[in-house]
Amino acid sequence: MNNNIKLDDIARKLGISQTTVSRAISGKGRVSEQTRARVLECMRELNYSPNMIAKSFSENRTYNIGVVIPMDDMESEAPFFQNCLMGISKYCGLRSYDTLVVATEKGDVSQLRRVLDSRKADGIIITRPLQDGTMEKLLADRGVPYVTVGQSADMDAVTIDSAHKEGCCELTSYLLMNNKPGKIGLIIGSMDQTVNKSRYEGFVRAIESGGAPVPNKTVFLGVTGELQLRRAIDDLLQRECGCIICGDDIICMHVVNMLAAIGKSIPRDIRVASFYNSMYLDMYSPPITALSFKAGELGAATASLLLDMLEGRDAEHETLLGFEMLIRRSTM
Amino acid sequence: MNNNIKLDDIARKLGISQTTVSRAISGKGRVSEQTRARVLECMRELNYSPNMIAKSFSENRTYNIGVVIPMDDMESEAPFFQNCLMGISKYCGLRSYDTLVVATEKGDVSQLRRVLDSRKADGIIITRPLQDGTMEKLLADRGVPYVTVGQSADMDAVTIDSAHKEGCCELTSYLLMNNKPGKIGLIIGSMDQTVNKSRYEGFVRAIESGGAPVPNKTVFLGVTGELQLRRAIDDLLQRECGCIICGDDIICMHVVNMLAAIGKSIPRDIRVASFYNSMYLDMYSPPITALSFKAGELGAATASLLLDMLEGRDAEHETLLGFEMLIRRSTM
DNA sequence: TTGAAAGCGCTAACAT
DNA sequence: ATGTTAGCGCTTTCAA
Repeated sequence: MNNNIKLDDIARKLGISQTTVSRAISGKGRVSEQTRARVLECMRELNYSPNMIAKSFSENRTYNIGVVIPMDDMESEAPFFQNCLMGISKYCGLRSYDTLVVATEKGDVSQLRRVLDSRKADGIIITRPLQDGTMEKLLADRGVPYVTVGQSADMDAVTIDSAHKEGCCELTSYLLMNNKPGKIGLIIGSMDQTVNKSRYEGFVRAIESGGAPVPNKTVFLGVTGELQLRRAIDDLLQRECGCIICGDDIICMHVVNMLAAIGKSIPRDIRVASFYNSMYLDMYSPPITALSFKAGELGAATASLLLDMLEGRDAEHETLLGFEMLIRRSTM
Repeated sequence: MNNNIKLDDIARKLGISQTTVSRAISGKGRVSEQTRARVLECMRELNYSPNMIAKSFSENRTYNIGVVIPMDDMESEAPFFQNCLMGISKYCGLRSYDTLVVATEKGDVSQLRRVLDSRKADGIIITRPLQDGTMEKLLADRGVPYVTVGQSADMDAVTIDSAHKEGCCELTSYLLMNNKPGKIGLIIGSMDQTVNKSRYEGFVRAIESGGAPVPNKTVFLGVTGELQLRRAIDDLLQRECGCIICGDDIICMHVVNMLAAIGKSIPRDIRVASFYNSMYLDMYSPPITALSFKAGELGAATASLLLDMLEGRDAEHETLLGFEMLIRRSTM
């Protein structure tokens, strides 16, 4: 099929120099229209496609980006990362970049370090920045461009995010306005994740702008694992919450299922909403009110940002993408 | 941090040739113990790590593998691919390979072709082989080693899989033995996917070895989209099935939720089981009986197989991994 | 506008 | 056991 044609083959066939062929194809440097046409013609004919490794070597860049994906218990199956990764990969492909997966367990930087050491990626996307900012430090030290999806501990980091804070604020406000009697409960996962911090901040802002104090008995932060989750829910029920807000889709599914298990009806007995949507939440009966963020588009935008940086354009220090409030029957 | 030390730097510092350094590090060719020690020492001191792009270029291999992941509607959020990919990536990292994502929509080979053209991967994993075998043909034409996760249309393909057929057969048999009155219904997704073929075959084998004819009214193959799914379920309920078997976790979640929506109780009114497990099925009340296959381990095994092939060891033409039957309350 | 030649960092064949 | 050298396919300086 592809007989590994190289520039030199084209040059010989056309009786010109390899340099000219290179220039004709890359568009850098002046080549006569006539020559360029001949080269492009021949290139197609021979089905030439450049050896990217040679190109990489010569240019000292790889046309790869690395994407750090968390691989921890509960989060590892979260649809967000998969959708985000697909968005990234698809977009990169369009610009002839490739996407390297850096699967990372619980803050372990060894795989990232390996990729950096091997110089196999031109830039890095961190899909779930952590509070400690270890990865960011590593990247900054090496001078490797990177973007974090969500707030980073590194104030200099280029970040992009869905408008979690704003969304959470708006959804919380909506729920406050339309609540039935009873307090609002909140369950949020690990506070090591910066996204959970944003969510909490949005929640707080809504509560405070309503003039009320932030409830301390019905707000659970840093809830990880089923056991803790179960305890939190029990607690919220005892305190007669009228509504439970879940930090993300996974937590929400647990909540919905646990409520079903003890015979509580949504929304009759209690309302439920989620700060993050996924197809699963729409499948329930009743479907669950949630903030929708389009992980795939976020991924694409992130990749776009990073590639622009790699290609020398300068990037917004902080980008915010919109959200959508999906008010569904679980809160009606 | 890493000042891009190269072999030559070490060689100069030690007053020996670059070749010797290369040999000392790679272990190929003879080097005196003494020299080797000095080299390794110096290497650590300077924090040397090889420029993999240069190495790739020289050796004409990339130490990358490509992983083709489907990006279609319903499947795109299936936890299987995410878990499988993480398993692959983790294992590859251990052997200093990297994992390139090839996100692919509905049988579109353009991204795969791009990766092959650019010569950026030494081998390919197809995580969801399709009936038409287009990708396999492309790979075979190019002479690029590949492994498919599940049966391939290409009879020569090296394949690895969880024992879907066996598992589905066993689970079906179990359900037949322990069924309450009423027929067994089956809902399976797109028959373009070879894994769904395997599932159906397992089901058929179980039915036939029970001496019964395969039901034709209560078996739905090629069910895609919510509408079709809803119709299938309605139909199964009208025919008074005692049990619904779902081809995978996503279908199953739809089924469970739809049953809840119309007030059917599991398992009292109807039993439900799934040919594929995911954490979500365990969260329901009652938890859903399912076959468990450990996508992460499958991914790791797949990567292991492919890397062995790339390194010249010859591979089993077909590998089968075990399964586990998780009998849960949905069928008790 | 075009070409010759050097160089990117590594491996490997060949020589010593 | 160690060194010399060519070469991988491309980009890029320098010259013409």
